[in-house]
Amino acid sequence: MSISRPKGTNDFLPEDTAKWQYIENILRDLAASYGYEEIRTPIFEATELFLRGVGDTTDIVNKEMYTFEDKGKRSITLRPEGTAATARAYIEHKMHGLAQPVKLWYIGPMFRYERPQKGRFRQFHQFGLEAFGSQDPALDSEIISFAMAFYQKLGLTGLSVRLNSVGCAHCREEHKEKLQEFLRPVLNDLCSDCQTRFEKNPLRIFDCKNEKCNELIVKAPRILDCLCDDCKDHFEKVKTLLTAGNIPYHIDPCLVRGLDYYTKTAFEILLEDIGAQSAICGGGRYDGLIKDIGGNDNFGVGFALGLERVFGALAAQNIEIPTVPKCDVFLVSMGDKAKTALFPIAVSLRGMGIKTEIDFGGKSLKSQLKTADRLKAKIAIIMGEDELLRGEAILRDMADGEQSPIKAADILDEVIRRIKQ
RNA sequence: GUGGGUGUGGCGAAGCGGUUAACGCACCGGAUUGUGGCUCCGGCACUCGUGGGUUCAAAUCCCAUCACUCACCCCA
Repeated sequence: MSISRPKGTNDFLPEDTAKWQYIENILRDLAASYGYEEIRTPIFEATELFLRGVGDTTDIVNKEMYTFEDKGKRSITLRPEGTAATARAYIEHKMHGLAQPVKLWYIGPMFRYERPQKGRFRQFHQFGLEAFGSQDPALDSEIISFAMAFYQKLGLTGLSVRLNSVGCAHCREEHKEKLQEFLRPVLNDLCSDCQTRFEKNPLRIFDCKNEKCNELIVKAPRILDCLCDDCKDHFEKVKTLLTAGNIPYHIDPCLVRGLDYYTKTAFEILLEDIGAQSAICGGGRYDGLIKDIGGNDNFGVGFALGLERVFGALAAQNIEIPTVPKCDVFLVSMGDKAKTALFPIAVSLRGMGIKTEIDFGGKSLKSQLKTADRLKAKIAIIMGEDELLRGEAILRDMADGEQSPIKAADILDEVIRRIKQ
């Protein structure tokens, strides 16, 4: 029996990793232009961090964490998301002492034990932005702007920003009570899912797919109507900046996020064509998080995007990622002596960044040229016994098949001249 | 955790009870004793996810199991 990879994980082969690097480079460059710097935190953390950070009522914590005990009897969890760990590092390294806001980005694998489906995996990859230490709504808008700029750079279309404010702890508590009060008389008419949501997270009832629940909830009190003056003002400013920045959005009073730490701004960007998992990124403000995990009373806002879903979106919209040729020059050798003569040339060319390939296995001339063709080599240098004796080689232009003799001593210069031009 | 779909060579895919398991792509070799991309010829599955069962006979029917996949829940 052969062993295969764990369920919900992927091997990324060379044709894939080239594309990942392309996307990662765009993200790095864009993050730099927005003034964010990279942070790298461990892939596993103390379980406690996520219990307190993500929230012990969330699905992530309740049924999706990879948790185990290490040899020192510590409870360890493979990170299911990136915000809690970034906030932990902010506290641990006393970054509140730096000029605020502190703007960070991260990229890497996250782990959630779920049934895999389209756009959802047990090991998946997120890129995220986090800005700590400021309550300025401009940061909320900046983060949404970043996400849209990234997707536009890739050429994706048909994205929609869904925006909401879930208020602060006070607004939320007030709303929850009003909502429960409103729904209590009809509780038995709700679907079984919504009956459990009623206690756990009544906001979620708003986006139940059951028709009856929809009818019952239409006239229910909305979170947006329960915002305090401070939250209301914050939300208005976020919207003003988005409009000023030409970033279209639409308010979705039903938008709720599945992680407990969100306050005020909550947003998602959706793209319908990638399947049921249509949220291509999500984020918002989390002003209570730093304190929840042991820091000072502080502010934060951020978002995370799923790289696998980016690829899904590109595939759905038939957007090709540009590829770079794998080989510039192929050194064709016939016989060990020619190979030995060509080998140092390969070393030199490669040292100068010219992609150079040589024969392995003593294949026929025909077969070597075939390989050169497949690799899309621009030129081939051919050397056999005859050329070797004359101190020459043949330079073949692979595009038009034109050949000319070249002195062995001139090969390096000539190849460099042709490739660099 | 619940439900649906699928499982034939490296990939795509026919066959759906009866002699040696189509075909396409890819790959390897030859036509051209030292020259690619086109063409032609040849090669490439003791075997149909795995284990049982039914039958004179199973890739084809039944059961189990595993894997993949899509959807619910939830999220990136």
